[in-house]
Amino acid sequence: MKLQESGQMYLETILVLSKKTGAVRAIDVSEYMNYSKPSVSRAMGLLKNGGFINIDQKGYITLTENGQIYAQKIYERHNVLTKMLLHLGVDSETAISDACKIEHVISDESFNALKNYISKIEN
Amino acid sequence: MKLQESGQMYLETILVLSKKTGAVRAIDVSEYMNYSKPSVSRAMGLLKNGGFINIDQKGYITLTENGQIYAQKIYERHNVLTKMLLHLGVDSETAISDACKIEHVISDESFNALKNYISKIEN
DNA sequence: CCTTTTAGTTAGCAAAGGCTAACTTAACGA
DNA sequence: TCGTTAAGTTAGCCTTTGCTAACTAAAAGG
Repeated sequence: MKLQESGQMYLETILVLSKKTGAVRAIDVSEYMNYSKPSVSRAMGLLKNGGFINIDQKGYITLTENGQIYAQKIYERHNVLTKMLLHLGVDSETAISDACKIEHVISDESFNALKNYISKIEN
Repeated sequence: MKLQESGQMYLETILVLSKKTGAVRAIDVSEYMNYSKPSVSRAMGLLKNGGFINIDQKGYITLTENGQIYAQKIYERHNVLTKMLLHLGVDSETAISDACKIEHVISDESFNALKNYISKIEN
């Protein structure tokens, strides 16, 4: 199942928040992304339906294995793209915000080429 | 006036087609982009309304000064991004298609950093 | 001159993904 | 215990941007 850009962002956010605080609820996602509760509620429904997340009876959200893989992939892109832009001299805030947009549209092939380039530089 | 990604793509296409054949009609845009005539018709209406293009009584489309500037900007991004990806070893088809997506989301700042990098390499 | 093709427009549908208003439900505190 | 707050959901609106169906109008050709 293929996610749109928005679904990818939600997954990535869930991953980031789990890393940071452990437990994640819809309201946390809502505050982090600055989206309304109903927007998040619907999105969570779709992600759950697609098998990307589980939500327990207390409302705590966890990534399924599949969701984990997907989120990690976007998160890695985010990090590599940010590094790349920083390396080119872009300021931190812009680098992060641009990485956040490019991460959703770049192909695997281009991403791997970039990652390769960055890892060479780092050695 | 700010254009969405789709508006940017239409403008860029008009620029490319003018370079190639001189005269551009809605139907040419339609065939080039593989969009239906009504989609293009509406888009042209919006671009005309926004002051980006003119359409004469014969249906020929030209960029206004403003439209020209905008289209050139996207087109330059397209070229620089494509070069960058090719430089990283990405195959031509993928480089072009990725450039086409990134060109709409990257900031001026990041783009300039990239352009800088590329121009250094070319010397 | 009449028919057919070509170009463009109008009307209206669909999906995605934001939003507000308003409701439910559970928990917390005086 | 009762009222307030916090979290989530339901319903439904709006915009963007693709689409098809069906129309109009102009040009082209036998």
